[in-house]
Amino acid sequence: MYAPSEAARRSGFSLDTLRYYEKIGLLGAVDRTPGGQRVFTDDDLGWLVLFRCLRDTGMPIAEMRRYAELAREGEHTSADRRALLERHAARVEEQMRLLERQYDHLREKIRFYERLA
Amino acid sequence: MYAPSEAARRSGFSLDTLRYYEKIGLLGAVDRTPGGQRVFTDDDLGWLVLFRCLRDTGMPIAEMRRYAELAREGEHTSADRRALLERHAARVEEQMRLLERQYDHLREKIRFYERLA
DNA sequence: CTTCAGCCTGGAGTGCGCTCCAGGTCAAGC
DNA sequence: GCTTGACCTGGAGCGCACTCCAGGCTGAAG
Repeated sequence: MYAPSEAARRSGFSLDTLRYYEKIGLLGAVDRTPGGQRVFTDDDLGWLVLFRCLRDTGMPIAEMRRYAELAREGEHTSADRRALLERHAARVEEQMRLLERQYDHLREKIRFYERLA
Repeated sequence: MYAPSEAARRSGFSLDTLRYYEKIGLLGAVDRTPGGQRVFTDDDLGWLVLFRCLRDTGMPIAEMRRYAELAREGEHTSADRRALLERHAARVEEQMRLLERQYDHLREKIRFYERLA
C-alpha cells in the first residue's frame, strides 16, 4: 500500500501522470481511502514498472492501453499480448540499430573536430 | 543542385519539414531560382544528413539550431561546437544503455508468455 | 503557347503526452 | 480540535515538431 507521492517516487512518474494514466484507462481503477484518496498496491506498482519499460522503449500510450485492456479481459488474451510485445520488441531492435548507426556517425563528426584541434 | 522534392527524397524529410527548418533558421537561407523556387546544394544536403543524425539521436531542435548558428558564426566557434556534440554523445550513450536495459526487461516479460504457452 | 505538376507563402491546425490550475477536501501530528 | 501539507476533481494550457491548407506562381514538356 503506497500513498500517491510514494507511488510517484517509486515509479518515477509524476503525480499528475499517475492520475492521467488512471483517467485514460491505462491503469485500472486505483483503490481509495474512505475519503477518496488513492492507495496504490504492489500490483499497481508492477504495472507502472511495465509502463516505464514500454514508454522508455518508445511505445505509444494507445498501444500500452491496448495491452492493459487485453490483460484485464483475462487469460484468453495472452497470445495477443505476447504478439503485441514481440512486435514491439522487433521495433525496439530496429531502433537500437538506428541509434547505434547514428551514434557512430556522431562520433565520426566529433573526430573531425578532434583532428582540427 | 537539387529540386525541393529531390532534397526531400534524399534527406528523408518532408517538403514541409524542409521549409520549416529553413523558416526557423536551422537551415540557412536556401538558394532560389529567379522565380523564387528553392534549389538545394550539396552543402544543404550535408546539413540535412547531420540534422537527421542529431534528430534520430534525440537532440531537440533548439539545440540543433544553436549548433547551426555557431557554425555560421565561423571557425572560432569550433571548440563550442565540439563541446556541444560531445555533451550530446554522452546523453546518447546514456540513452543506449537505458534502451538496452529496458529491452532486456521487455524480453524477460516475453519469456514469461513463452513459458505460459 | 498551353498545360499542369510542382512549388510558393503565411498562418492555422494536429497529435502526443503530459502539466498546471482553482477551488476545495482529507488525515496525520500536535 | 486544529493545523497544514498532501491530496482531490474537471478542465484548460503547454511544448514540441511538425503537417496541412488556401490561394496563387513557376517552369519544363509537348
